[in-house]
Amino acid sequence: MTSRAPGRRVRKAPAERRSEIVATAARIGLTEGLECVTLRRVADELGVQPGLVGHYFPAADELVAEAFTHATMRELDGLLPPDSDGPLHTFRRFFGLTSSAEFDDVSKLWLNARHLSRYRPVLREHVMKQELLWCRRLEELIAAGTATGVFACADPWGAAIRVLVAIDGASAYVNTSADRRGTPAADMPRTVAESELGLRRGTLLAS
Amino acid sequence: MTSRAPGRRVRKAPAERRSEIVATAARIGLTEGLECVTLRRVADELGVQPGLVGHYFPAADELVAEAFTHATMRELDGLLPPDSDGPLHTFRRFFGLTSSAEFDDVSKLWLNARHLSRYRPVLREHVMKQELLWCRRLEELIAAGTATGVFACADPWGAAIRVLVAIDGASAYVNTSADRRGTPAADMPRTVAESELGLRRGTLLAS
DNA sequence: TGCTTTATTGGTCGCCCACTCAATAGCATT
DNA sequence: AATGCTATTGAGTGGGCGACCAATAAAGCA
Repeated sequence: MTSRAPGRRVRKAPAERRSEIVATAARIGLTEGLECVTLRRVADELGVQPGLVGHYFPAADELVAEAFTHATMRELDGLLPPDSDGPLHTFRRFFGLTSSAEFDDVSKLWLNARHLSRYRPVLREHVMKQELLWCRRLEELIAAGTATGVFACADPWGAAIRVLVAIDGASAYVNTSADRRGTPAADMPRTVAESELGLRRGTLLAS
Repeated sequence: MTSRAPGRRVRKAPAERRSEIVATAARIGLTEGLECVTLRRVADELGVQPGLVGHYFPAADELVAEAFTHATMRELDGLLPPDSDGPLHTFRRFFGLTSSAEFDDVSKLWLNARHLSRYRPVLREHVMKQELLWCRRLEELIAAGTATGVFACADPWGAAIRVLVAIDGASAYVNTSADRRGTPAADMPRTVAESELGLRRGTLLAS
């Protein structure tokens, strides 16, 4: 990919280089898994020496953690854009996206990160932050819809949690039984949401 | 732990040694994680040379996969014993166990295995088999309860899937937010089950 | 009792990893 | 055009891993 003549140096501003490294690490983590985010692998991708990546991230754990955060923040913004046209439409779009095959990499990333958190404290902190962030964004959406009377929900926070639990549960099978996309498990997140928001069955199906 | 004088050999029947290895690997996988199931680690635990474990498992992947299967089969038998005193009682016991801290290691193991399945085809096959097995056992229980009129469920298979999805979703947080055991997420598996089986709220609470 | 079988040892090899650090060269400043 | 700062190189260390294999000794059999 990004290759240069050996020995050739490209000197960049630290901030730029750093974000370049994080972005690359995030892409690797999302598509190939967080265990592939190594100093060497990222350096290869960028066409630099491993030592350089090590210079910006003296502890590799930090790089993995930032890669995860970078990737999930991007995804969240794509899934629940802050400026949206109405809670109902946003929700439909949300479930359309999360139930499609394009979301598989994101499911894999969360599964990956949640397991890896067992061994990597730094990553664990980042994962917990993102869990909270995703939940809050969902809660806000539910609260907004409830305020305008589109949804009927007495406990937006609890509803957000339960919807996310359903999504996490359904996506737990992404590495083993991803082909069963038509199974009862695939519909569960949406039906849970419809029930939590006081909507008729099928209301949140993509339009 | 299990230590012998260096050089001392204990010769066992192949079948015995093999199952000894699998049992040890399963224990390590359950308590420390499947990535700790290495030829060296298992050999140390048994007080033998790594080469011996390699002799019984020429491919390490096979050992990891068998360790997982061994551990989950044990757990399933403890959770849903074949000879039980009534579907209702069995279900109460099931949720009592799965929502306790003792179940955390099992949650971690499933999370671990599902993620690792991304890279290890042999493990993936074993995980898929166990997913099917757990679901079938749950389905049988639901079907039995429906037959005797204790439960009201039109689709035992779908109900089993949805209950397991709820459990998997709730236990996804085991490595990051395990302390939130009182959260809405913790109750979800049970309430989903009560709803699926046509039971009143709280019916499945441990007695 | 001696012989054969084979379970087990004990080492080697190559691979990939994070981490360290002195030397080097790109860039901005003067 | 010379200088100073520092981003970057390049090589090395040590550790863990799976895989491989000839030599060895324990156990069953003649």
